[in-house]
Amino acid sequence: MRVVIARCAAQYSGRLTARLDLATRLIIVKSDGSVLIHSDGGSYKPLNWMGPPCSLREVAPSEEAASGGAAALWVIEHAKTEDRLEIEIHEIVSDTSHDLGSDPGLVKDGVEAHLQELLASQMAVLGEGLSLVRREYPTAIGPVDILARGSNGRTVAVEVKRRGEVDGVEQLTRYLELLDRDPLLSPVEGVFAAQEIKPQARTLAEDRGIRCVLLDYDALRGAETGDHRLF
Amino acid sequence: MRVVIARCAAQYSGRLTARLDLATRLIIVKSDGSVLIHSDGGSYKPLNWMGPPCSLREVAPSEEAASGGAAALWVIEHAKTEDRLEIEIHEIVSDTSHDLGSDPGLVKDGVEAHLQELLASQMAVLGEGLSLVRREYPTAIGPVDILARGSNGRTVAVEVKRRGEVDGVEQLTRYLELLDRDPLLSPVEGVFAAQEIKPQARTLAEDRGIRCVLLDYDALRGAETGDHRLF
DNA sequence: AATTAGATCTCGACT
DNA sequence: AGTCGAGGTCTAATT
Repeated sequence: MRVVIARCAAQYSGRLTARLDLATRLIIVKSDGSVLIHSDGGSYKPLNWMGPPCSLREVAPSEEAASGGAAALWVIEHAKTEDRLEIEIHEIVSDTSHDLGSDPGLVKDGVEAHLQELLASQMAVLGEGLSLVRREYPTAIGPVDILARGSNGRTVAVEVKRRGEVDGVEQLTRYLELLDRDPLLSPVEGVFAAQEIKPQARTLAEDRGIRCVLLDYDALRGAETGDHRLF
Repeated sequence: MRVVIARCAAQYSGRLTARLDLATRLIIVKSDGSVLIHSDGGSYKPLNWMGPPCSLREVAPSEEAASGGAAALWVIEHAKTEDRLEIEIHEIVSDTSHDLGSDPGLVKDGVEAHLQELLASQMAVLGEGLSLVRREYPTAIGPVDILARGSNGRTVAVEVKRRGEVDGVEQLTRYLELLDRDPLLSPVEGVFAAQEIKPQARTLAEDRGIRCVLLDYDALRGAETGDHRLF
């Protein structure tokens, strides 16, 4: 990885054309050739970039650019598309390279799939007397996250989301309409379970007779591992 | 902006929990306090990060961490949410700071809106004898980019895209179906105009009797400004 | 402030 | 390899 601090200007053309006027910025050249241009602010998105696979070559700047103060021109071209990034280097403040080796990568926890797993083994959270029929219950329009049966014999379809928004309610509604046509399942109740439920989504769900369940991920995980300590 | 190369491990908790095992990485601390952890690969998204507003404080590592080789612990907390990022610094390879000053930011050009403007004043590009009815012609399912009338009296609906793909053709098709039901407009012809049209999209469009027009942005802009020089 | 739609989206899973 | 859905989405425009 090459890390450069430089006064530079840049031009991108590809899916759009964009321009960066002269300023001091951080330029990162990764070992796969990809390039990131960062300013000292904003969020994690670079001002401009080129993703792999791509190649970087340094060429002499045009006479016009040189008379404007450019010392070098970096041309980065994507290997498969027409994307092209040109960086006019005016002054290099710092230029270092480091061998980082390979990275073990990010290990995630707490995704929707995990919520689903936890819920499947703690069905009581979704309602008293519920028993699991199966997870990812297949239907013609896609799998229902959790299908359960209540003590009253009724079928219960559960949609699990990290953040519950209206489109999740719409999705569950479509499943309910479909499942309710199956005489072996009908009548089917709906449960919308999420760590966070937007007011609009809650209103829509309740208006359609769908019960909302707010999930506490830490509590679910704590119950799972039997680990109730606070930390 | 502080640029650090360090052997580190990290842990994030917030909307999810995630872990980075020990490896050498690039850590960027921006002047607004935000932090990015990059590996030497992938694209512009960091392995882990914290966006502003947030604060970084360096504390002594726990005894356990220290015995594992940690030299320092950076705790980054978001000012408004519960997001929290902890970086265990094991070995600092490089640590430099630079004052980048403010950045003029990215200037975009060639957006769909601009193409639409240019086309609206150069309707001949879309077909002979066309005259503009209006841009962003409203319908129940969304605005049609350009509505025009041909010399033969027929209505023409134009969908403008930078890159023409199948979903753009589908979108135009829906507009055409809707507009064609209006006796004041029917029959309605479709034109799919884009700087680049994918083969799949072209095939689908032509199969539906939709004419495809490949746009030359530079030519459109040149004609607009009356500036025809090559450069 | 809150909501919506677009993104040079990225990223992973699945077909 | 393409397609689909989710994202710690982010970002800007609009209400």
